[in-house]
Amino acid sequence: MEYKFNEIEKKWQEKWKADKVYSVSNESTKPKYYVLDMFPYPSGAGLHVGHPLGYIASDIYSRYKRLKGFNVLHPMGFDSFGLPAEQYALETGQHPAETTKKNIATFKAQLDKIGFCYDWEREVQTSDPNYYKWTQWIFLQLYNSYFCNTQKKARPISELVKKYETKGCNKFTAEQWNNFTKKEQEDILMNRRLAFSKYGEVNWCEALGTVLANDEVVNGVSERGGHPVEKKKMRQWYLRITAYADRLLEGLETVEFSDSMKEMQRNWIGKSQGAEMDFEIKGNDKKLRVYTTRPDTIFGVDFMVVAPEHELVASITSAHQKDEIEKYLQYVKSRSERERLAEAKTITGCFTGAYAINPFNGRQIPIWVAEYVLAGYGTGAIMAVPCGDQRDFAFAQHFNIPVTNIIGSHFNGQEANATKEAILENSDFLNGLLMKDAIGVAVDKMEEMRLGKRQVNYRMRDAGFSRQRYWGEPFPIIWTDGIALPLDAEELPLELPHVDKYGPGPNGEGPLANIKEWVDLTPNPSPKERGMQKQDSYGYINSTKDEWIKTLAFAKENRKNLTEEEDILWQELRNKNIAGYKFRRQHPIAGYIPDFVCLEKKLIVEIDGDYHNQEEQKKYDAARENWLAENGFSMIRFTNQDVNNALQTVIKQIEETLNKKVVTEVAESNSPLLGRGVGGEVKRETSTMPGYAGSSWYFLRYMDPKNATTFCDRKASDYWNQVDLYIGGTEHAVGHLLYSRMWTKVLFDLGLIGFDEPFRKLLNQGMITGKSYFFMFDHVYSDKIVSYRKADNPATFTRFKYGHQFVDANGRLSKSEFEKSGTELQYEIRWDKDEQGEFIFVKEESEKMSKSKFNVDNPDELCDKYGADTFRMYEMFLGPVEASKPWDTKGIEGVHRFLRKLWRLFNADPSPSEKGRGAVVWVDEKPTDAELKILHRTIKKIEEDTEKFSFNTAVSAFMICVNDLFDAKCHKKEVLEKILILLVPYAPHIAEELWHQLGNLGTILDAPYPTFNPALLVESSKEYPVSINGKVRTNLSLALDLDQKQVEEIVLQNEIVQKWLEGKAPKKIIYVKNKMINVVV
RNA sequence: GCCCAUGUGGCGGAAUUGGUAGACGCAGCAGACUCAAAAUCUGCCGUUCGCAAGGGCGUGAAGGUUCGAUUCCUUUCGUGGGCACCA
Repeated sequence: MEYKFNEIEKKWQEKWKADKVYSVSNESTKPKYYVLDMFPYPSGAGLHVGHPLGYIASDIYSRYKRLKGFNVLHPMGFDSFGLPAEQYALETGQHPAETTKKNIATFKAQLDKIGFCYDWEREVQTSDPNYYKWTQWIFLQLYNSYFCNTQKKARPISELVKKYETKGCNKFTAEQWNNFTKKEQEDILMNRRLAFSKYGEVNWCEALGTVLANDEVVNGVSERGGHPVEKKKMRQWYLRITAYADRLLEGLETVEFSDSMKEMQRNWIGKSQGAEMDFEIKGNDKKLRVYTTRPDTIFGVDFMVVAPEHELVASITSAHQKDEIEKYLQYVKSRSERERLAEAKTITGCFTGAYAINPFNGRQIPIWVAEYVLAGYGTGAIMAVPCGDQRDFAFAQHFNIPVTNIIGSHFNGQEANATKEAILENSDFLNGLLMKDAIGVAVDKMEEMRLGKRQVNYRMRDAGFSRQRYWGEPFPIIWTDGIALPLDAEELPLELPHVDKYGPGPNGEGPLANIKEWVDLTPNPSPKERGMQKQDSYGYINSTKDEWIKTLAFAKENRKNLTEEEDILWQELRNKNIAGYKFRRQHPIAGYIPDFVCLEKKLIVEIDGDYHNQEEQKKYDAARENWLAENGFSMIRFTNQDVNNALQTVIKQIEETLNKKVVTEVAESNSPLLGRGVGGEVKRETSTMPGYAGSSWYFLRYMDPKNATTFCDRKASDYWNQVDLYIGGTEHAVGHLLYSRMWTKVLFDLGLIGFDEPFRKLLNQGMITGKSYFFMFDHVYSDKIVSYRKADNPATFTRFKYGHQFVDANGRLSKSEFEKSGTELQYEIRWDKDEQGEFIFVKEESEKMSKSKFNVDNPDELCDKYGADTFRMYEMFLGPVEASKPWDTKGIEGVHRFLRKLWRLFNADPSPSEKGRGAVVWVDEKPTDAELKILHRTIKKIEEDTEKFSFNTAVSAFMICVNDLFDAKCHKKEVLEKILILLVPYAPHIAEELWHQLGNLGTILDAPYPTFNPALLVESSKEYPVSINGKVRTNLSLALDLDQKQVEEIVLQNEIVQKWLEGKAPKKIIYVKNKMINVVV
């Protein structure tokens, strides 16, 4: 029989699906194991070969753990909110929900083709309201919590309020607190909330009228259109991740992340011990506060630098320097933070004309403004010590500021020396001290003189949490009189309203700001305007909160199931279309849900279907009408026919009734929201949450994905606990990983989950880079393309789209291939010529795979051509999972040949006469010791390699094993069967197929993993390499139980050793048992 | 610029804790089978000197530690990733 991988893989994938073999239960007697992949953003380009690398690795490990008897959770989902879908919507007008849905379907089909063991029942999508309901809910937990500095953990903000009300704090008394206005109280609380709002800077592009992502800003101008971009202050939401800085550092000790990963996170958090110190400013009352980690260098300060945004800049600038400073500030406004820090070569700055005074020696120190100092870090001002800091030194040189040397010969006048080991000079009371010892002495003195104090600082800043975008989670927040009010949990999800236009809103707000009827919740007229008192009840006819919520849920459901006629009429009534009155559809009034209601005029409009003619219904309708009338509501009824045949008449009738009706008592608020407002304008928050919101907690939802009453049942999170193995790329090292660690800690603090680190072990998969190809012009302003030569100006290159399909491994592009590519060029190509025809060389470069770089390869084609099993093993065979590597399909043949060879251990090749039916060659015989040795060597190697994620060497071990079995002509079931089980994680389809060919009935996916028997591999002797002076000259086979002396004797008798000794006596003979022998002459 | 990773044949890579550098595979070369092709099998395959036996050199570069260094240390160069609104 032939190895027909397409049929086999399809057959087993269908069977496994039908049997629900990947379904995972939260109840099991087996030990649990949780393997998680970083879920993908479903891009329009589909899955490329880079994605599956980590997924295959996690799949192998999951299947391996399952064979080893674990209950394995290995889910998959989609991080489906994000900027690309929105940009695509802007370009094409397709709604992000539509494109996202389509992309996810493509991704899933592609993933399934590779044969992953996901339990799709547990799939999550961050853009699904059933999911983001809980993202919003967790946001509310963050909003309603503060970080208690004594307990070092999150506590409900209500506890803080209680404390303020009863005891006050060091800034105000309880009495003062109680007399604050609501707004004043809320502003104080906002400074403590874990999710809070304040003004922050964004990239503002006036021409596009929108806020841009850093990604969209290139060289200070917008990527689209090249318009100028500048900083603008806007109200933004933030997460107080800085409160968790210390715990995020401590937590690193408890998790298995690579050292480099921990290092990156530590650097990101950037904890530093230093001092804050105040300097008097000459001729000014204000003081300049600087932060420094090196107070020992206080006498080496030659100038001060303040950030351009520093609040003192305006007030200290001298009249003489005013114009200069203003020009400079204008320049800085156009610079991105990255540019400001990165371009160390171009030194910019401006003297303010002001001087600070060094309190220890009275020296006057010029104060400069320079972009390399950032407002957000420390105090936004530094004391510059040119002899000890390279950037300060370069600055001093550039502006001819004289440099004071406080470290004697350690400073050479050419470059700064940041040492702490020098003895201080020119430093007054610090003279003669070792710098690292002087740090403490200097701070003590500052504290003693009340000039400054010790201060711990973090480089990390609070995380910006709002985006002026559409395609993200709406904030469950409404604003009234500058106060943010959270929605009730019962009101979630706050669904993202449908929009038709994705452009920015006014004043840089997000697209949601354009939907007036969604944003504006101002009562019409407002309760305040009507002079109404706040009510304790919900709804506008007295009903309990429970009733209200229940009815609201019903109403919401109803809205999705409008009849055709209801929908026709709604299109006419919505958006204050009729006489300027606002209608609501399926809006609850106490227990009743009328079709349409105008609250302002207490008018209900009903469209009746035929069933309203039934007796029972008539009775009910009458009772309802009565009750509503008692509460001031009048009603007009129409039939479906009215709407279908005489819509205009219907509308006219409604309009007349509205205009005629006088309402004595106006209906109360339409939503429980308004009862909580203080009146006036009430608006929804219009920004949405960033991409990392949904991905900060998704690992919890997989544990209990369908739960409608809580984000994840505590029982489920207690059972699955931490993610045991998390696989993903290093590009998420600081962003996603820090955010999800913080969210986990908050949820833990609030007692909602039982662990405070989400990921026990992290494995970083490398990136698969694609090869991009470039044409080269013969010189910079040329339009003639020539063969690539090394060491030419990169400005002379242009990208050859989809080059990887047409260029050979040496970068050679033949004229015929070029014509095949169908590329149209406005350039002339000067072809070279040899015996094989006309050609040029193009430049080859490996880059991150991306649709825009035309270097993407797609896994489907490879699965079709070679099968999923081959594809899986090939991706693993490319190299270590952690390493980045260039993609090249050339080697896939080798892996495919290996699987076919494995197949031929069971089935002979068909001869032509057999028409595809080769003989079965496996036999049920007892294996020899030699054969068992091959098997057990393989068991040991595969198990070890799989455990340590060395999948590439495991694949090679399989190859060696199959080669050895062929050489040994071993076709024995007992051996082959065990090999198949070892192979299940790597190539599940072929393993299952051959398993059944051997006559087994159940699935191989749960077969018992073979146990390694070390007794079979015991050797009594070893072939030792013998080196003379470290160079191997010969090999000697020696028994393992020899001692040093016996070995020396044998070695010295050896002919070759004697030849190299040339009659001299050896100095020393090194014998490392089981390793090697070295003779030193 | 700063932080992290990384550099081994024509190519992907292997090498236990400092102990035979180049496993396994691709490509290439030579051969077997075949009318032929495919498939399969056998041999060669870092570089250099040599008919051979055998030797020199060789893990980005330069230095160091060691009986012995791809592995540890110092310096340096190249490449990839991240740098707070791509996800």
